[in-house]
Amino acid sequence: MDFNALAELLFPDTTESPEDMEARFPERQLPAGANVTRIGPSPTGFVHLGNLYNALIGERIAHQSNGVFYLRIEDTDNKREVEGAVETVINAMNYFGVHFDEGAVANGGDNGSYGPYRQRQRKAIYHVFAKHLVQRGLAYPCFLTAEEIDAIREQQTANKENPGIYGKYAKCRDLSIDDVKANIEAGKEWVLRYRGTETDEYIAVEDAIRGKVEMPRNNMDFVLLKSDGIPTYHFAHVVDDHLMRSTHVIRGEEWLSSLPMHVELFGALGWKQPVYCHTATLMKIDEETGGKRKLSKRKDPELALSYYQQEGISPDAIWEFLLTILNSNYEEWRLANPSADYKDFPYSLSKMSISGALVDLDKLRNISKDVIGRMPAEDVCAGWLKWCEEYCDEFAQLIKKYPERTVAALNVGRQAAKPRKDIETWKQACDFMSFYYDETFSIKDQWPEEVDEATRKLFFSKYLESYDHSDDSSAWFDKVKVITDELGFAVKPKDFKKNPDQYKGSIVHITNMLRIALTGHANAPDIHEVSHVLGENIVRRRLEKWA
RNA sequence: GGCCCGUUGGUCAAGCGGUUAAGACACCGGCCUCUCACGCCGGUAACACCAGUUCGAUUCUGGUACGGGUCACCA
Repeated sequence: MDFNALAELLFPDTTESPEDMEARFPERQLPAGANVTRIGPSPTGFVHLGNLYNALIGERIAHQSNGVFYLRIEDTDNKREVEGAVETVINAMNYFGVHFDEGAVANGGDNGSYGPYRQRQRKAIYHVFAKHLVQRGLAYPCFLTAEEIDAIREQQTANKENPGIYGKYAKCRDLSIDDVKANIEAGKEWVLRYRGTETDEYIAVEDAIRGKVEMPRNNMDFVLLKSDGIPTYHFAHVVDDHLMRSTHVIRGEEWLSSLPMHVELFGALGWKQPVYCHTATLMKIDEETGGKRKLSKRKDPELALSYYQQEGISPDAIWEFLLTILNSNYEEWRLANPSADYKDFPYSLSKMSISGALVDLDKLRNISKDVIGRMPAEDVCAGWLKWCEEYCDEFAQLIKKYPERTVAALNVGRQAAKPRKDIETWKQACDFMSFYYDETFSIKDQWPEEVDEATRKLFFSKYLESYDHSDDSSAWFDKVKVITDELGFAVKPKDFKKNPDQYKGSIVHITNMLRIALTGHANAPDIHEVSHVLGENIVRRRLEKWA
């Protein structure tokens, strides 16, 4: 068999050599120890938590080592492509603070010298290596139709053999060059297959997350180029990560089972394998079965990154949440370094969990609460406003109309040694903050039943009569105590608890009533502080209607 | 079914032959207190199972069970 003639027949337009490619994409000049990583999303228009999870690892591994983190668009399946999907990926990553040093950019362009960064634009590059493999007898054209492959699979299933094209089932392996020529002239479509070896050898790969992984060596004649000349993931991965000089390949564990094909190709092409890092799959509890299962984009809205954006969970909270899943010592580190930037955390691949983590929304909320609790009021205001501008125009307007009051309100209890943690998400902030604005204020809770209507009226008139906006906290509370006593309520809640018959109620009921009139809720921050955020006019107006 | 990966409390997880088996979230008490939140103190709760190696197994080996992944001209 004349492999050179076959290669010319298959790739007449490919004139460059592998050496040309090596020269065009030379090894990167980077400091020792610098890592090069990437994410390779396919442009389906759907970015999910798993994408971000892997992106975070890649970003940390690269930037922690002063290396390069790039974006490569894996668009080899044109059936799945959605218009504008590349922009969606870039925007989502940008929103969550993941920045690329090079790679595809919006509007079809590239940034960096190892491009193009969209696989379909790299067709000619793949063909150089495809031709090279044909010349060496390691790849061949296959004319099997989908129907023929189905029939082979059925036969294999019936015989309890492994499915696939290999060994005696690889019917096009030894076609003569005349057969190939005739088939092509007859207009038959072909794919390029790798020529697998029948073997019972095992391969071992040192995975940076899992340690040593052993698998049977590849024996399949898997597809390198599809009938449109575009490579499959397997071929594209090997060529790209070699030429783009990736040092680490971070991807989900669903790729583990195709690792033998990749190892085979790296070997056949004589290239050094990158360090593989196969991450655990994010899981959730299936409501129907009660079991753990992989997050699915159809069933689980919380898988889509857009869910977190809509809920108003801040990017920092997502980072911290993912970091706690990624490295179990993160929480400990955070406790020891409460004010440090999370990017200062020394992230380590070897500390990664191997088993699939359940996405725990409770935990996320708790982290979010802490993250917002640590922020200065100005930052909280800015973050909230930014979210509102996209998802809640009413509050965006209010924040802009009352900037000082908003910051003051957000500062209630914030500067204390143990700051309040009232806000979990930007969405919930709209609810929590609504009483600070007349436009959104309303009474939500019921008056305490210990106070009858007449007493209530009496209380508010007495309160307003003695109210002095300039009173400090203790002077203010002393006045409340006096009125409480006059109305026959216990000034100390414990007294009422001990002798419930001697009082109509306790100061708790009185202050609750006041709190409801002022904020609409029985539960709210400190009345004195809130009053000062609202200002005397609003306070009086809200109380006068009940006096 | 073949191949591969995994299995410590409800969840995330420390642990790497001898521990009273950490910690965080959630939950339940209590304290603080004008409510709530915060904070503090305390509590419930776990090494899937069976063999083997060993003076001794959560930790090592084998098997079983269960869970997950993958077996495309999808990534």
